[in-house]
Amino acid sequence: MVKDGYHHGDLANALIEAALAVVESDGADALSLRDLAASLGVSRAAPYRHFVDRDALLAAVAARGFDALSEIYLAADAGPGDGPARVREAMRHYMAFAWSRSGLHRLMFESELLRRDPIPPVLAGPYQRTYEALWRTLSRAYPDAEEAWLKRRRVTMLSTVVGFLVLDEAGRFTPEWARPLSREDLVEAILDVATGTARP
Amino acid sequence: MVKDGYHHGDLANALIEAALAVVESDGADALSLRDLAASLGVSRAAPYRHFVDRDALLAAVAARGFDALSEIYLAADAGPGDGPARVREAMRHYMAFAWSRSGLHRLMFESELLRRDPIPPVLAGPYQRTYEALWRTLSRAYPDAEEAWLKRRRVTMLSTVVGFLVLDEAGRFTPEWARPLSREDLVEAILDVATGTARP
DNA sequence: TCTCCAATGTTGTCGGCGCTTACATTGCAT
DNA sequence: ATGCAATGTAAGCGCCGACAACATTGGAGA
Repeated sequence: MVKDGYHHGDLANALIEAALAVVESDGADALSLRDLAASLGVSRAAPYRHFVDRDALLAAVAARGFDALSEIYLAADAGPGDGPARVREAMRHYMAFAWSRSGLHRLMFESELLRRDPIPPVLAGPYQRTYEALWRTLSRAYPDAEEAWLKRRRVTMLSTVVGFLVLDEAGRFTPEWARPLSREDLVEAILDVATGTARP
Repeated sequence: MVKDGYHHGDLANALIEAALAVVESDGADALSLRDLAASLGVSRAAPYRHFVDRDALLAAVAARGFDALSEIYLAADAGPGDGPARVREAMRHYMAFAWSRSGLHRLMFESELLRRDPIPPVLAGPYQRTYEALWRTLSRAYPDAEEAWLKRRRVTMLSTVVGFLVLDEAGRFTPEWARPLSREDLVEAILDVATGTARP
């Protein structure tokens, strides 16, 4: 398969990667299939040969996001330290991921994609792998814990971190709002609460 | 001021309220100024006499949301029980608000409106009142606490609750994901963590 | 090697949208 | 009574997602 002037060669992947760049820099709302096609040098109808509609392309982009996140979790799981330290490290890396690719993170966590019934097939696998990786790290960190305790921890941990990221991305944590706490203070406080090591 | 067939009479308010209904039922993305104008029986250019653009109308809608939320916080502050119990009650009512008006909640917390610099003036007042009400409840509940401790608690508390709501609204907490925990178990676990009464 | 088909890309078109400009109507202050 | 500012209308621009009809190509099977 080679670009021959008429057929692009690998338009599907090129579309996903170009869309990924747009989503990361300007957010999913800013994605225009027409602009995308133009930037890749194809006609505006070409994308529809590979994605039934705009949302299908966004779902594929979100899938790449979950791929990246699952690798982050896997890397944290292989890192040094005892179990609880690795959980904390996983959350720290997750926050770094969300900050460095905030448009993508918003697409993954705030879009309607995951609310669909059924969940878009391209998303199901990466999504499941992501949470299996996190679940493994968590359950190994607390091998003696009951399942209910672990599940509770998983929900509260993710809620705390995601909430912090959402509020932060929404511009909520200005310096004057937090003073006298620094940004690092906030991050550590969040990690303390998320991982259950909060000081009262 | 009366509807005379040509002039509407109170188009600005009518637009906000109609938009509020759309946002609550179908989300902010579904709002079309043209549809809105048609449903109110005015021309499609009429809304622009009252709101410079679509975002300005959404900002006004979000402002109504913060008005409603600040009243909820005020009511919780006047409720029975000791301070910490009132904080917990405030968070419980906040969650009920977000669930019953989820489209509005998403607009308030996930839109770009608050990230603007400067924050839209119509939003500034209601937003500030909302967090002043919550801050009062919180600081009265722990009168001996240092400011840094209270600020930390405010950030972690809101993060946990907002994160739970965002993930829930994104369809993340399916029964099989949470099993064996019930929905009420999740809510109580979130309130425990948010208010700092988590059991390990 | 030739042929035909499925995959892929193009052009043309439609309806909907946000927004702007130029014009019409009305109430109110002077 | 009048003139102006506020408010509403009509028409149109450019952009968008999406669809239909047509064009091009590589490769499988004769």
